[in-house]
Amino acid sequence: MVQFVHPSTQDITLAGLLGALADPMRLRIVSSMLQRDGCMSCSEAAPCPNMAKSTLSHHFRILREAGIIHTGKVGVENRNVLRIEDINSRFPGLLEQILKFGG
Amino acid sequence: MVQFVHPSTQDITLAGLLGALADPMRLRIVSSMLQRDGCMSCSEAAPCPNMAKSTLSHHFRILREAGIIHTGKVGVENRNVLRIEDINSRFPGLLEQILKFGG
DNA sequence: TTCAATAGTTCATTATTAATGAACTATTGA
DNA sequence: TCAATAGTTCATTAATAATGAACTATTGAA
Repeated sequence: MVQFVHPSTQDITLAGLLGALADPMRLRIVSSMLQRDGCMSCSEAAPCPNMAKSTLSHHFRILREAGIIHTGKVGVENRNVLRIEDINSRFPGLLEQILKFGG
Repeated sequence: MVQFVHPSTQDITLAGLLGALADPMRLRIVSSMLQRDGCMSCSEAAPCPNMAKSTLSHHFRILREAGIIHTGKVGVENRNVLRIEDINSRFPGLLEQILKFGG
């Protein structure tokens, strides 16, 4: 059984958040999620064509462990949800401000 | 003769900026610079006690190559200046917003 | 109920990036 | 000219990233 690790809201750090977003592909993933309903399965990760699924999985893990997304298994696929409220409770407005410029 | 590499303003990337700031020590350095007059020599890097000077030099290089600081030699020491206007012309308000939460 | 398809993780390997002691370069002042 | 100061560069070791291959879990059909 796969168990996903998610930091609690107060364990989301600024350096961790910035580090997770310090990659063009991850910026695009998060930006796409925000433009959608805040959700995305790995296979829907349209910003990342031609990317090995192990690499994609790795990127989602980085985002997950930084506290940016929450991953839950729904049927055969993973449901990744942007933790927008948690992030905003730690760093109000920061994520939107960053994504205004990239993704 | 030591030559420092600085990206031009339009070559400052969002991912590069975030990556350079994705480290507690570098966040503190940049934050200290902003709270001062925007300048700092390596030896004045008070946020970083007990850090090997080669490591400190490395951190300043990361900041320099991301376009966050400009380094120039003045006498025996290096003068590091925050490129606040360049950064704000690329990403208005972003740096201040980030530093509001850390450093 | 078993078998193939789908979705994604984990592992192993290779490549890149980070941290630091040691050696080096450049400037200043005695 | 020599020592002190400031910082870089080099070499080594440690940590992190990218990806193919193998594995696990769920679904749907034969």
